[in-house]
Order: sequence, then C-alpha cells, then structure tokens
Amino acid sequence: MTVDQGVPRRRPARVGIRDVAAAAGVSITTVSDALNGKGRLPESTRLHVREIADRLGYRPSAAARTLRTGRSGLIGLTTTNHAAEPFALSEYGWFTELVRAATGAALDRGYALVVLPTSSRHDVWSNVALDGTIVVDPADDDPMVRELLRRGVPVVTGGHPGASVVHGWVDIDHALAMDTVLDHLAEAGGRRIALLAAEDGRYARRCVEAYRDWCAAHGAVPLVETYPLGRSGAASAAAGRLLDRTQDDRPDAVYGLHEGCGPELLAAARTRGLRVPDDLLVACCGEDAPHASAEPPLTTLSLQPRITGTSAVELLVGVIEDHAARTGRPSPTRHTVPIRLTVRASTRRGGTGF
Amino acid sequence: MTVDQGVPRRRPARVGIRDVAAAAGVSITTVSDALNGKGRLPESTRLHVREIADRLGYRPSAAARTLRTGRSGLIGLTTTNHAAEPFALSEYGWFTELVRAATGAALDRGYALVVLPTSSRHDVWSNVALDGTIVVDPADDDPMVRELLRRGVPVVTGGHPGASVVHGWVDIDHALAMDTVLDHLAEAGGRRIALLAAEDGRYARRCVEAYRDWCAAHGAVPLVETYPLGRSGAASAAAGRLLDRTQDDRPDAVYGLHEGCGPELLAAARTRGLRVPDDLLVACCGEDAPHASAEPPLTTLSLQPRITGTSAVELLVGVIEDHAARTGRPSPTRHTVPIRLTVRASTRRGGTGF
DNA sequence: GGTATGCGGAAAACCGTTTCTTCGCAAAAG
DNA sequence: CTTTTGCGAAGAAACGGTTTTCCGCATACC
Repeated sequence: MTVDQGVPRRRPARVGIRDVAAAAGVSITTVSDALNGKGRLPESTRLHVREIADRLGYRPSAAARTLRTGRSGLIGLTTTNHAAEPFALSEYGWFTELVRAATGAALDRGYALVVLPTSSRHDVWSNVALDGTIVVDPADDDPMVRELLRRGVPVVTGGHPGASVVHGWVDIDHALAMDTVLDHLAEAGGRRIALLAAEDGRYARRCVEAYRDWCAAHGAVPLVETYPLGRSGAASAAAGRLLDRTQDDRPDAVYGLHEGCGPELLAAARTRGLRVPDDLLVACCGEDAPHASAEPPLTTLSLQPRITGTSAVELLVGVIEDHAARTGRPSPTRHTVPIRLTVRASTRRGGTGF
Repeated sequence: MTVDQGVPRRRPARVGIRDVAAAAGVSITTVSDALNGKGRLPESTRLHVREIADRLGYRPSAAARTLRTGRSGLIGLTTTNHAAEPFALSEYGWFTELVRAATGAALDRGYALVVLPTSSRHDVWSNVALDGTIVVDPADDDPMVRELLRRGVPVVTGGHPGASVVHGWVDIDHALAMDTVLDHLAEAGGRRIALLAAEDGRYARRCVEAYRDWCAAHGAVPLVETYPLGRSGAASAAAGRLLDRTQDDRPDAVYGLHEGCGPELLAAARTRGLRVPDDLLVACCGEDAPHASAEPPLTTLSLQPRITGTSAVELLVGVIEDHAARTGRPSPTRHTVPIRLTVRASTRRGGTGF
C-alpha cells in the first residue's frame, strides 16, 4: 500500500521573510523590524517573531539585503602581481601576515575579506559588490584604483597612492627603516656596508634611494648588488657576487632587502669560509619566525605587516561607515607604520650577546 | 553674478541599465541581452548597446544580478582555527600555499575567494552570499558544514569530511606519506627513528597512528615526542628532550611533523654537538623554499598544498555549475593528493650526494 | 489570399529584503 | 465631546538587474 502525497511536494524552497511573517501571523515589515532591532515593537512581538524565525531556520538573503541597503559587508584586498595569484614569493611572509591580520581585523568589525589580485579578470572583481577596497602597493596611476573610485567604492592603499586621490593610506617610512638598519650595522662595526636588492619594484627602488642617501650623508661608498626577482637561485648568485669581490673591496656587512635573502647570504658566506658575524655582518628584512632559528640567528628588520593590515582595515571601515552619513570625500586619513629592528647574533660581534 | 543651476543637481546616481536603455533608445531587455550575449539580436544592435554602455561607464550591479540569478561568483574558504585569524601558525606554509593556489584557480574559473575562519562570527559569514564553500580540515560533525548544507550551499572539504555528507573532498594519504618518509629514513641508515609531533589536531593524530603502524610492521619500537601547539619554544624543547635521551635510547633519525620544526631539530642537534646527517638523520614535513637553504639542507616531505587548493576549487566549481542543471546531490567526488619527498643532505650519509 | 515562420524587441513579473508612508486605535489632553 | 499624541503594525515602493511571455511585422509558402 502506497501512501500518496497527493500534491507532489514542491521542492522545499528557501524559507523567506514572507514565510516567517505568515507563520508568525504578522507582516513582513514587522518581521524585518523584529529581527533587525528596528522600529517600535513591544518586546513580546520581537521575541515571538524571533522564535518563529529560528524554528523555521530563516536566514535572510544576503543578496537581497545588499541590493536594498547598498552594503555587502565585503572588503576587497588587492595587490599588484604578475601571475594570477595574490602575491609574489618575494613578499611571501610580509603579505601573508598582512592578509592574516587584515582578515582578523575585518572580521572583528563585521566584514569579510575578498582577496583579488590586480591581474585578475576584470569581469571577476567588477562583479563582486565591495563596500571598500584595500589596495596594497598600487601602481602610480593604478587603473584598478581609478575604476573603483569611479564606481564610488572607498579605497585605502597600503603604500603611497601615487597620483590617485584615495580615502586614506597607510605607509611605511622606508627611509627611516634604512637609516635604522644602516646605523645599527655601522655601530656594530661595519665599515663597508653593502645592499642586496631585487632589480624591480617600488619597494626596492625606494630602499636603494634611501641607501644612497645614507651613504652620501655618512661619506660611504655605495655598493649595491641586484638580481632579477622570481628567478630561483638569482638571490644566491647575487650574494655570491658580493662576497667574491677582491679583498679590499669586499663588504664586511650586508643588508638584504627581501624575504629569504638572509639565509642565502648566510649560505654564501659559509661556502666561502667567512664567519658571521666576525667576518661579515648580515641583516635582512623579514619577519622573526623563520630567521630566529637560522645559524647564526639573523638580525631582522620587520616592516610589521600586521600593523599595515590592521590599520588599513580600520581606516577603510571608518570611511565606509561614515560614507553612510556624510557624502563628499573627507580629506584622506593617513597612518604610518612603525618598523622594528630585532638584533640577533648575526650582527653582534664578540661575546655571546649583550 | 552667480550662475544658478535652477534645479539642484541630484547627486550623479549610479548609471543603471535603464539609463543605458534610454540612451540607446531600446528597452532594458535588449540592453541586458546585448550585454550578456543572450537573446536574438542582430550584431548591429548588440554593438550599439555595448558602445553606449561603455560610454556611460555602465557596470551592472552585482547585488541585483546575484539576487535574480542566485549566483554570486563567490567561493568561501574556511578552516578550523583558534584565533580570529584564518590559520594557525603550525600550518603556516601549508595553508598559505593552499590559499594562494585556490585563489588563482578560482579566479581562472571566474570566481573570487572569501577567506572565513570557522570561528568568525556567525553573522558575518552567514551574511555573505556564497555559491559554494571549501572547508579545510573540518571537525568531525562540523556545525559550519551542517549549516552550509542546510542552506543548500555546496561544500567540498580538504581532508575527510567526517560524518558530514558533502559534495566532494580532496584528501591526503597520510599513511602513505608516513611510510614513504620512514622507509626512506630506514634506508638511509636510521635504526631508531623517532617522531616529533604536536599534541593536538587530526593531522597529528593520523600521522602518529600511521607511525605506530609502520613501527609495528617493521618490528621497531615507537618513540614519539610531543609538544603543545602554539607555545613558542615548545617545539625546540621537545626536540631537546628527544636528543637528550641516554646514549642507547637516543634516536638516530627524527621526522618532524610540523612546519618549522626542521630547523628546530637542526638547532637542537648543533647545540648538542650532534652532526647531521652523520649522527642524526633529520627530515620534516613542509615546503621546499625555506628548507632548501638550511644548513644542512633538509629533506622534506611536501603535502603539496597547491594541489589540494586547486583540486578543491575544481571539484567545487564542478558541483556548483551542474547544481544549476540537475538537482539532487550527486555522489561525492573524491580526489587524493600525491605527496612528494625531496631528499637533501640532512638524510644523505657519506659523500656529498649522489 | 491566408497561414505558418522567424526575427527583433518590449512589457511585466520576479528575486527577497529594507524602508518610507500610512493607518487604526486607544489613551491623554483640551 | 473633540482633538492630539503615541503606539503597534501593515502596505507598498524601492533596489537593479534577469527572465519569461508575448506581440508586431515581414517574408515565404501553400
């Protein structure tokens, strides 16, 4: 014996606000108000509606809400890059930490983060409703930034926004960073301090410039060795070129600008029988984790990417949330990230420390 | 003399499909069809509409489109974690690479990725319209997975889905991985092979289990040293405990399960005057980049996170895109990620290699 | 000449919320 | 007794697209 349902049961469509209203015996307005804590409703009604909604497993449609309110709760995070992927290996740790921190900060404020490489297909990122966007290391007159601004999407940049007029930016004082490192190396006994840098990128350019300035100010002869980014082994080779110079010309201290070149420098020194720090002081830019357990532990300069990420989110959320109130772009907010030098054995001569 | 605008100019509202239609002298239907390559329109009309739309700088509203079509072009990527941030440090490189690869793969297929920690506020992630979600390392009966499925959002997991019935998963054969490493260490001369593992997590548990199985199968006495995750210095201390055992009991080979414990093992060995690989073979799990330039270079087992990320996206997009056609959940698709052992000096005794 | 065929395009319904406006009604004020 | 006032809630208009349905008009065919 078969039990016939009679009417073929329609597929259990999403339960919408209408269903809740019907079940609770009120209007959809009342449901909306009750659930969002708006309107003037006695607590009893509010509770009742909430309970019904809960029992029905009602979840408001994000799309409909976004359409109506104009807010999606989504923040874009983009960066210039070469492949389809969100960041280059040369910025590995830095960018990863930045994204981690930004994700957390955004979440704390009720936003979710969408990571979008600049190179991604226009039709992809222009098809997601963004309340605002963080652009890390924008190009000088970044077309993506321009397009976002044209669409009225608030933009905060990590690094100087160049020609674009954005809503805010958070920057790193690379000149200060460079001075800090070079001063430290000089103080630690470096007489001929070299720079190991990649050939490309704004970051490298700004740093090299700052390096030359410091040299000029201190009467030192600049020694910069560069290598193309992305070619594996290139950094290692460049480190080798630096240490293979004739005795008089060979640097007795090196600062490596990019992630990962610290260990390369150590390896190059080891190969050539140079002791660190006695024959060569080595410092590099990067985060602590991987460098503290190198042999010897490496002195690092941290650009504190977490602060960049967090600040950018804070700035952006601020802009987004008073975009609601006033219109007309307020003067861009700025924030400068402090840098942090961690001195370790690789630049500490004589004794085991202190 | 003041020029009065007469009518106070309304703020230049978004240009919508209606504006384009008006400007082009056609209906909004025609505009929609022309822009989306649908309907039956002569090429001339299509071109005309496109040009007008372009000139007006028209961008369709993602929210409206999502509401109508039910597709947002957004894929969620979530993982269990402890803090508000998207992944724990113990999985640093692994997860980062996974996300990088997944982002790229998603973009290639026209989707953007939203990274959402499991612990993030429910109201955040339930407020974003997701076409599907990748859940990395789900809990056994993951509440987030359940909620997503209830909402009809396709789910693909990285790692076994446990009790949940998901649309697909990509897994790693940890037993195979363990056998591969241990076989290699034994072949390289390891007589007493220890395991260094964290106390927590499914990954660690599965690996320890596989380790014991291998030991049982090979008549070896298991030696597992564990440490709490997240406490800095804990891994280092555990490595020390392992190497401080009495002469007869001390391991002559160690496999470290987690990111970053390779260098810790090397440092611990160095401190105790043990030569690697002569006195101690060291291998660890992790990606190549940071380990290749250790001293000595470390043998690593890569779990190939990029493949996990890419496969998960492929599986998910497949599910999403024929969710459109057929209803009724198809049998879950599965994919197993190959692992890769890279042998380096840290497990190569005698000679410089080869 | 009447009917089928196909093309180009328009009207209107729809997606699921939020929000603006209105409205009834009871108690308080005049 | 009439007019405010305020509370509680409903109706309906957005929001900005896509999709379904339908319609007019030629041209071709019988």
